[in-house]
Amino acid sequence: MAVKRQRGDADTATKILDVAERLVQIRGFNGFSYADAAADLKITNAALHYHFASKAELGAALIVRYAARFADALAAVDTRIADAPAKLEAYAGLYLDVLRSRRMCLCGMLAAEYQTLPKPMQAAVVRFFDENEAWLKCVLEQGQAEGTLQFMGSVSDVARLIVSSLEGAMLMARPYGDIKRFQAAASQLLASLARATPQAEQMGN
Amino acid sequence: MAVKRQRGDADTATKILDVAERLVQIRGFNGFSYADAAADLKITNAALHYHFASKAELGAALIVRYAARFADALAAVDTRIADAPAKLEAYAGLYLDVLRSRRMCLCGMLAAEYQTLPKPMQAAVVRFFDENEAWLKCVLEQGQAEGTLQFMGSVSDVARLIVSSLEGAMLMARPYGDIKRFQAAASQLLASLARATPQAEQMGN
DNA sequence: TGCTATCCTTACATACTAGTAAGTAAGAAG
DNA sequence: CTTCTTACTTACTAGTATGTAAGGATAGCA
Repeated sequence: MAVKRQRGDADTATKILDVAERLVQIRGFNGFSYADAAADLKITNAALHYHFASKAELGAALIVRYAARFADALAAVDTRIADAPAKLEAYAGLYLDVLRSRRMCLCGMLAAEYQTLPKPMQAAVVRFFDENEAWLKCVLEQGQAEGTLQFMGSVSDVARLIVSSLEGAMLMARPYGDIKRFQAAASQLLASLARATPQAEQMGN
Repeated sequence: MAVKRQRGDADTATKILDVAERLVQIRGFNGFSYADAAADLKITNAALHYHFASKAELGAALIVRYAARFADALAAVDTRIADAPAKLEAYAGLYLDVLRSRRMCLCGMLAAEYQTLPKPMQAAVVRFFDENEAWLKCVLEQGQAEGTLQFMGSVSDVARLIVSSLEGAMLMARPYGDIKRFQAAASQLLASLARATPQAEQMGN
């Protein structure tokens, strides 16, 4: 209840997670060190170890927090938006927000480095994607029932295609430093699912 | 003309590139060291430096060779296959071959690590993707002219969506150790472009 | 005032990183 | 038969990685 921690106000552990998260999203888990994060926070290397005993532990905490925040955002989308196609747009919007801060999706980055990650981190990364897929499956089923979404493959396959394509679009947008690349890919992808006017959208000869 | 190099037959430099390529595709550029590659080849660390003065130089050589091999494969597709949709399938097949050897696309991996790469490697990665995009644009224009492919956005945007989605599908398939995830994504993506029988493919209500 | 817990520092240990310096065995070239 | 070149090795350096041990500062509380 009472206010604690007058030293570094916002809770050092939280600030460590914030800095480490940014570093991993930009440079990768193998591309950052305790020293980088410590220098950024102007504390010592050893202080990091006080809060997170090992890099593996810090990494796991990073994914847990990221996944929880993402789950909250998805729950907020469900509350705020009823329409299935609009939910998918909001989903892509979450990715866009990450990209706007010049970062890669934390778990997309970790997916690339997957083979070098400690086991608990590997498991947490897969869990993140499973949760995304589960949420998308609900939206796709809803859209199919409402008739606002149309697609050929199974709900599972389409959900996976959405995650894959958005992660891939983020991956590609960053070397080009071009958010429009992501936006173009996302809008094409969503357009191929949301078929409000099946006749009007095809411009082919 | 005459046979050279009786010491290590297949040319040590080539063998170094082979090993380093595999390591980067599996563990990333920041996830492997000279020592890893040297141990694998049973030569010393210093022998690597004899052939490739710096890690940056080795990395750049890796991309150049990978891009050249990819370009050759694309030229072979052009020679072997006339039909635009079949060309796209062959294109996805190249990705599938990489994934089958439990590797990520070299440049897809490097795209994730992009911010930490030396400048010459960054430039080479972007060049690789530009070449892919250029080849895909040709195929898409051909398919559009022939009427074998149909799509909404610009040829450029669709080419980029294909690269993004396939790279993303590779990225996601590896944590799950599941090639079928890639195959499902690729076939959905290509099906949405190849509209031979516009009526028959929609199963929606 | 002294006890205790929290949060941190200094100082260090150990291992690995890329990279270098110097020297050598063996074949090619003159 | 000498000289040069190729392809290494051994031995090393400076710097960085993660991680640890011990102790100090500060705050709240009895």
